[in-house]
Amino acid sequence: MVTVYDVANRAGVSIATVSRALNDRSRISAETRRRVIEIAHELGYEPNDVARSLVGKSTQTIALLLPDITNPYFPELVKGVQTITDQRGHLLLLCHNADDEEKALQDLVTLRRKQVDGVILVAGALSGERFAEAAAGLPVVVMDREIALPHTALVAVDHRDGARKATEYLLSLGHRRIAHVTGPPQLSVTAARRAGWEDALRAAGFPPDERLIVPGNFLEDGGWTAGRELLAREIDFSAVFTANDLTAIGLLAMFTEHGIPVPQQVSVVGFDGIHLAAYTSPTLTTVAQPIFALGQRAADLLLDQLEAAEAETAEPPSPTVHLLDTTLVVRDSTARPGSAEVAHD
Amino acid sequence: MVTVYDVANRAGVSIATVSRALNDRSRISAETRRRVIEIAHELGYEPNDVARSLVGKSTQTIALLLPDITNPYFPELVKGVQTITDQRGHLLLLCHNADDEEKALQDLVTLRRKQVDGVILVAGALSGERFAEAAAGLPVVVMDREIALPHTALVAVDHRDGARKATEYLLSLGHRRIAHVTGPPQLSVTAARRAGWEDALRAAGFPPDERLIVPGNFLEDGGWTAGRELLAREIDFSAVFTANDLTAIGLLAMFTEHGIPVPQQVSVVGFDGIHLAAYTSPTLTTVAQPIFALGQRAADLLLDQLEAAEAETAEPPSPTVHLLDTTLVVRDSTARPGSAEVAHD
DNA sequence: CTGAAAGCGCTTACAG
DNA sequence: CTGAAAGCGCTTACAG
Repeated sequence: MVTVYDVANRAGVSIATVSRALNDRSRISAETRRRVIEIAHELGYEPNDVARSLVGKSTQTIALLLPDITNPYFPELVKGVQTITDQRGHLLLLCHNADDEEKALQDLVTLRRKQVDGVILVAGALSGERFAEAAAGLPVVVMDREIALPHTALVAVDHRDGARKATEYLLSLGHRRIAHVTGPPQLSVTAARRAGWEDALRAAGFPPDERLIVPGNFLEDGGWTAGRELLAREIDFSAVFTANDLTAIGLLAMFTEHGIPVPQQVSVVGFDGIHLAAYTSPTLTTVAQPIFALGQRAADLLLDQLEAAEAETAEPPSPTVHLLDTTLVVRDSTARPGSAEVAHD
Repeated sequence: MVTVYDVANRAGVSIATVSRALNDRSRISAETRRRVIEIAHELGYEPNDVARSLVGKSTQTIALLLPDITNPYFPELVKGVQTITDQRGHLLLLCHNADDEEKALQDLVTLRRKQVDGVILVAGALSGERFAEAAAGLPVVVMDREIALPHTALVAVDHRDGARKATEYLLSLGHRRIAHVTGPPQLSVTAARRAGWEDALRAAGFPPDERLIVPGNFLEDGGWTAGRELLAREIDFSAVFTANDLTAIGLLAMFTEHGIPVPQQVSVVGFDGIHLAAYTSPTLTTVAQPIFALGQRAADLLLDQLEAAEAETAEPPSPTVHLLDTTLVVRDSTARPGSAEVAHD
């Protein structure tokens, strides 16, 4: 490995000069810089960033903690984050925690030891107190958590409002018996989306019926099972609002397999707006989150925060809440109840 | 920030002793260790891993370079990799390159400066020579590339063989006019999968018809467009083998929209075996790769290689090729040609 | 078992 | 504009 010493020796200058020539920092003669750079190149010199980090205090690395990259929502989010980190010269560490609080907490201490500059935390199931302790001293941007923690920016979508819009749309179509397949019980977004469904129902004068609520798990198999459960209960329903798109996809598969035509017999609305929702059969009506933009925003906020800290502005930027808008995307999985025509044959 | 000096002062020992107590390295008295550990805990001491890396030569970090996390194949792969890195105490950096060779090359130099211990490279479109130069001195495991580079392990699936199996299955069902939607032209797997399709056709005595080949892009929209193109050509075909599952999903959506029943009028087979393939309508017959296991294997190989290097065994482990098996998963998107019965209504 | 010293590869005041 | 020195926070021979 060739170091600044090698370059300095060969160039007949001090290592300080080499450092200056390479980093464009302080004043240095054009000629010296040129020679140093040339020699560095000749020697195949490559700076050692860990040494640089040790003195410079920054690793130019941030981490993204999320529950499960396998849900198509997250890759899109990761991509949003990554476009920004690439653009602003940072590297991205990825950590999975499968909604396991212990694992997330443990990752946080590992990351701090690694001296990451900051963390984006998709805080599905984390409890506030323990998290606040584990993240102490680490710049953090939280995603999808209802309540922002002290000194922590939050970026999210208004899940409750989105769920309300979905349900209102079904109501506007004439549906009265609207079932809901929930997400995993421990997640805050599960509660928010369910609350939005209830809001719309109540506002329309139809108090939510407990029997229309079926548990899901944000995965296809949960949607499948929920559909079976719904049929087994032998209750009346003409529409289903599922807590996310993957659940809707499982539900659609189950309905197809049981010969229940969507949307003729039952309408289905999802949540998230993953790319795949445009390619199901029928295509899926859903509450679309600006997933990519959420990722970008979170990364930008974190990096802004780091720059502000470095610039030592008077005060650290006050924690802010960034709520992006959802959009109801209407496709072919929804129709007026009891519509007789069959679409695809 | 509290350092070893603070702990040493408070404990009345040298920093060397603190280091020993905390790292369980050489001999140290049980009592001293206990006290040091206790004090470190009291003080809230957390080791600085970048300092440790600077002397220790290892960052306990590896990187995964891939084209596009948004294709569901990759999250599954990432998860496989991550289970191993978690288990073996490494952190994972993620880098996207959108099959852009320049970006990948640039990431490689950034990563080397960062002193990552090694790299897993999904080498879709990278050319051998430039890559070999950029990766010089960096332990690498390559995925999905046909030819292994010197001193580089390769883990992959036999794409050509998998494609052959898919096509042979369609032939065994009685199909004769089997179309193929390809992947992006620059990828080696695109060529391999197409070659497997041709192999099977030739072996069965049906020389591949150029008009049955339609370009795709590994995404849903490419499958959709390819389907339209296929219909526009007004040629005879009773089955389609698509280069990957996402393409098949797009094709399925297109067929559904145009009232073409699958598998009654045309059978469809995908490639990859992503989770979603079990939830399409109809469910998708596909050549399943052991995606999770591929990720695990790649990570294990890389980490084994690093350990071997550290243990300074006589020779570096010779580059090896690890081919995992594909499985043809038969679902509802395939049937004998011209089968009259309609499945779901 | 323990400490003093050197060193990992850099950057950054401090002088000149 | 340039160099000598200190220091970032640790680990690891080398002595004792």
